[in-house]
Amino acid sequence: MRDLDWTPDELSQDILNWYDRNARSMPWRIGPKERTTGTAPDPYRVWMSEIMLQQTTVAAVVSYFERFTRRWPTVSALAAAQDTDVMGEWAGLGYYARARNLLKCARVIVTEYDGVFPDTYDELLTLPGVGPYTAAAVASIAFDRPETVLDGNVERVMSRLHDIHTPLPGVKPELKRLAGDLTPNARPGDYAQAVMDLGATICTPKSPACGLCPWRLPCKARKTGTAPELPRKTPKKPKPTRYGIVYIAQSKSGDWLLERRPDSGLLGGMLGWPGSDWTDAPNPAPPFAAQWRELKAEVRHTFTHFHLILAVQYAEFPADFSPGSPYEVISLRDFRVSDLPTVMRKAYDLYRLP
DNA sequence: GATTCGTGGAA
DNA sequence: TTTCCAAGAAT
Repeated sequence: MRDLDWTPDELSQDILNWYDRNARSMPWRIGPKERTTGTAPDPYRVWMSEIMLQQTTVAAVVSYFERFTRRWPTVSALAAAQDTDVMGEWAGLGYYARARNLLKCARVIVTEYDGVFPDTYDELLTLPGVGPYTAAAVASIAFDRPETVLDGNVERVMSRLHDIHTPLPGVKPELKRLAGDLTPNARPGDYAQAVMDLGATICTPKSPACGLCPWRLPCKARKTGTAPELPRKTPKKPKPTRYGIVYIAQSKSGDWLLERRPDSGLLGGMLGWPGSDWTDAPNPAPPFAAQWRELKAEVRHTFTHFHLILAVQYAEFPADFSPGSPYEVISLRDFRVSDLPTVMRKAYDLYRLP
């Protein structure tokens, strides 16, 4: 690197040595022994983990990854799954378009690729739910190709290593170029994971542990003392508050009345309670006429771009009441609260545990 | 390029 | 309590 007094080879070697001593164990990773013997991890598991890890912490992903791979051990098994089963298993992890694309992608792999994942960046990039980051991650980690991953960790590490003050997201192409200059031809997958591990454990957003960093000597932001304030980002808009009403109805025999949300948009494809729109002044929309009663407590929930306050109303519905789509009557035996997205589970908890 | 799309943990 | 933000992709 012209600005660093270290060669790319020296830098990548330093962090690979650090990784060999400090790699965290994760269910989708292979052990240190098979790593050095050239054994590659299962592309299906690498792909699954990378989809789940999009904007999601390792701690949140682990149990979901275990459940998914136990229930659907191969891409063929996943491709044959029911849509509603996959959505229910994803419930609580968020960003539900990922689950819809996960299933879509598995079916493309089976029908278009004979059940075998493609091994190039360009082919991976065409798959549903696979963008520039995930294509590079799968190509490097599962197929040993020298592609460059650029996620939030790499952005932070590169902006500090080179002391870049230009704000994101505009500076992304330059960070990608700088990251690419460091990507080695040998063990590119381990290198990618090493930089991300470094960002997650040492080069953290707040109070980075520079004293423990394998790049503490070359790092320019550490010299200047600007590391904790990098990377700079363009300011984000404040979140408005919206309001809504949900209707919880149960028959005498215990059947619940739920609603399957449309495939696109917020919580797309997920099961939930019937309800109003979520606006400044919501329009009441009870699923049937009854003496609806209201809980004293409200649901408070924050999505990516707005706060939500939900009033919870409840009533009994007749056993012979059988509404059509999008409503679904689910028996007490078949109902799993874990199939609901978190905001809907909060409403259930308020109703069920007063 | 700007928006939309979840959730939970940490400071 | 509020803000930040985490191994981003689709539109």
